[in-house]
Amino acid sequence: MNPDYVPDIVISRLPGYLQALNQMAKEGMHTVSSQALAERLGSTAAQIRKDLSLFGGFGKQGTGYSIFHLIEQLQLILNLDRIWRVALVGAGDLGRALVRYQGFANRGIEIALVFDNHPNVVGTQVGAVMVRHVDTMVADIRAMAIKIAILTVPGEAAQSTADSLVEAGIKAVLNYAPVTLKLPADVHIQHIDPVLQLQRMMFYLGDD
Amino acid sequence: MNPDYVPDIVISRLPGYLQALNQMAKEGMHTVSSQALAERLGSTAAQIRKDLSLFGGFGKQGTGYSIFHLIEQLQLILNLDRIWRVALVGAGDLGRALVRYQGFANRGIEIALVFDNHPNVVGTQVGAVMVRHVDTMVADIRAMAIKIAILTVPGEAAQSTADSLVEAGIKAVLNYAPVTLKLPADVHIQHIDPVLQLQRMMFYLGDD
DNA sequence: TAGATTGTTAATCGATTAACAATC
DNA sequence: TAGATTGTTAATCGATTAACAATC
Repeated sequence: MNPDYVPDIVISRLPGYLQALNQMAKEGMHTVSSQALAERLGSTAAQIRKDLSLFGGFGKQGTGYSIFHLIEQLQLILNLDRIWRVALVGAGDLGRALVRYQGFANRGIEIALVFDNHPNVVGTQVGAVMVRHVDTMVADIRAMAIKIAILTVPGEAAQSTADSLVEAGIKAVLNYAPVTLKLPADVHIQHIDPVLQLQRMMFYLGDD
Repeated sequence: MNPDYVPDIVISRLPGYLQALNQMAKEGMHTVSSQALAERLGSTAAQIRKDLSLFGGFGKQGTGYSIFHLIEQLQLILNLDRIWRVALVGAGDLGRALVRYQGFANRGIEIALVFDNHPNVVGTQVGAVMVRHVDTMVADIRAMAIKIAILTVPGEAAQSTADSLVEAGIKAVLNYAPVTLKLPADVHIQHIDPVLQLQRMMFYLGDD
């Protein structure tokens, strides 16, 4: 189904396309042109057509794209035709907020395991999940064959925790700790740091 | 101090440079070469030198960069030589976790105002801040001349809340809601959506 | 059929990388 | 001085945009 190679920058845009299409479906729309989708996304028609054409011809000249069909195709491309179980490490304020976040289950993500090392937290319930001790983390993740982890531990603990996650077979890490992780090349990393994103905007807020 | 034009992609890298340099300073280092900094960041020496050279010659041939001096310069470039007050809207789990997040105060960000519309939440204390009702949001933000907002409201409320924020004089929005905001061109937007970042990685986790 | 819109090719634009003279 | 490393120019690479024949 997928071509040999697709630039990562294209992949990075597909989830946004999918989100917009789902919204449009909810609004009762049935077809959409590249132009209309581009307007919704703040993108361009040419870019959307080019991105999608890498995976095949999903549209119809004169009409545009069937929203339902395109959603289906994008879900297949991104491997979203299943529920992905995720392990979360670090049940502090942020970690617990993420476990309770409604937007995951909606979109095929299940936080199946939660870990912490603090005795006051281990054994407590967060949402529907019981917090386990990190001592059993590698074994627990291996046992469930989980491939994706969310890392919400303090910066000092992030690298060593990430190393353990790799040992446990994790292949994708969503890192909320304010450090650059060094992991093997076959492990995917996405970094979320609100401070870095705020600082980027502060540049433009200028000297007034 | 700043050149006429700097590509946004360069600006987007500077906060990461700063973070790595701060870490190095903490480790007791005094100078660093573009090569060593690149290794820490998973970047390249050429890119770092090129990025920095847009703002001036901060290094010394044969020696590299003074970490202290470069930190100082980057802080000036990014306008981090002050405390930025931020308004946060939406005191749900995620919003409250962000208000309590230690990493903000550390790095010159003060969450000065918190808003919600739920009677159970308005009037309660989160960290050091009292939650106010959104009815007074525009006036309160105007009164304090706050320019940056963090948006942690449900998706359905995001666009209309963002419109109010613009009305209040906000010029930069960090959006945690799972929707693409449409705002005037002079308002900067950064979008944080863990689901989109996870989906991007799921593409690579492939069909096994 | 006429109008609209795709998929794709070619042209443009911008970013990254390589290379090296300058210089600490 | 010799070695190291910058700042910058030129070369390469890749991504975006424009244009249009194909076709619904």
